Amino acid sequence: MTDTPHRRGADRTEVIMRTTLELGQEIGYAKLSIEAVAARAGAGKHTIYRRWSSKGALLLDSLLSLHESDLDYPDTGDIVADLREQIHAAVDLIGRPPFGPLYQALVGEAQYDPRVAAALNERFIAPQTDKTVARLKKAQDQGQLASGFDLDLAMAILSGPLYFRFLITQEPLTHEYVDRILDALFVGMGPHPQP
Amino acid sequence: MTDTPHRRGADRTEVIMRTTLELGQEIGYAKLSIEAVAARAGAGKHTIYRRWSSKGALLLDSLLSLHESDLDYPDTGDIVADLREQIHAAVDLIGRPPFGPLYQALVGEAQYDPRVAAALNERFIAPQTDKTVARLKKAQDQGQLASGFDLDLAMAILSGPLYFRFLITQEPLTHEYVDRILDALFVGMGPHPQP
DNA sequence: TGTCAAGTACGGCACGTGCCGTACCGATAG
DNA sequence: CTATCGGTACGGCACGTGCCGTACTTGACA
Repeated sequence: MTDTPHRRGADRTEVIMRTTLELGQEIGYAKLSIEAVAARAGAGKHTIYRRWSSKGALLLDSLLSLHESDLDYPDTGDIVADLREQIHAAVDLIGRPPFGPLYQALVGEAQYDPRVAAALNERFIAPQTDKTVARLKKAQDQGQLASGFDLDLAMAILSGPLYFRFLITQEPLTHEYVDRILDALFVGMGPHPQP
Repeated sequence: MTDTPHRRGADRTEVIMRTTLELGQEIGYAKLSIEAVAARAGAGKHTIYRRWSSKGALLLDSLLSLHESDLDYPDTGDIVADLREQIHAAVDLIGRPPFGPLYQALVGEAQYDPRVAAALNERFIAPQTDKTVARLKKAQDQGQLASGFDLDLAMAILSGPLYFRFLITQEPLTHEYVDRILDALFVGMGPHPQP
């Protein structure tokens, strides 16, 4: 028969994640219910609960399945140019639909669900931090960055203003904003002509 | 009669807010319900719904009633020293119980409830930003800060790394961390001995 | 290589629970 | 007399968990 209603294995997982993103974009994360996802996906609630422990876990998986980590750093030799390019890409992904609003809600959920916070950190934040620190380390070795500088701190200083705008003032993340941040910061973090 | 069960006016408001903070600290914001607050406060649910439109609005009011804005800036003439002192105080308030965890949850709620986001911004974020910008402006006029510097951007650069640690990596906010941020930043933002 | 029984993942349904937000009540105070 | 209160009851929704019948998969046996 065509269109068999009962399948198994990984295809169900994929359908459910796709439906989660669809519904999430339509009605927003707050109103999104597992019940509704199951209904639209033509899936039993069990099938969802079997794989994901919470709405947050489901959304995190769904979002990660969407972009598959294209936020890698170029390495042209110029640290500021490379940071600029990577952060522009990150901002394009995170700052706009479909990823943006759902990612924002996920970070929100992470503020009162420690399991979501842990999963988000492990599967998205930490890998991004690692990439950034690795790229910064290289720049440091090449003398483009003050040698004693704590690179985890640098990560916080670079990302912080973006998250501040994204989560707190909730204004749009533009390339122009990114550029202003970078311009402001790299006067101070680079090697200075000081006695 | 002593301990009259039915009162009116503003005293109910106060009891409800106090109870909200109590219960919130005990069981966390996620599990906090208006029903439970009403029960413990000895209040009718209607009395709560009459004054607050959501759980977030209730918590925001409760938190603001607690500290009453003691995050003012000193003005010793040294901008870095003043910022350090103010941010230390802010971190002491925001980074620890009782304010800390509840404030964190409130920011989380603001990520999918625009009304909470607006209220939070209007009643806490914006006033703090205004104070910071005012203090920075003074420093700029006295030549302690690069003269062209966008002060709203400076606010984001100062606060961003703190919120990043608070919300994203969720590590504790210490004075030592604040100091490292300030030390790193004020090499770059101050006036430089450059040709 | 073909057959069939056991096992597994599934969709659908119903259940009990908890909290939502609203409506109504009787009591109390101004 | 009227506004406000505490208390209770209500319908509604989504939660998370059982149970059932079904389709697909596996593998032992011939």
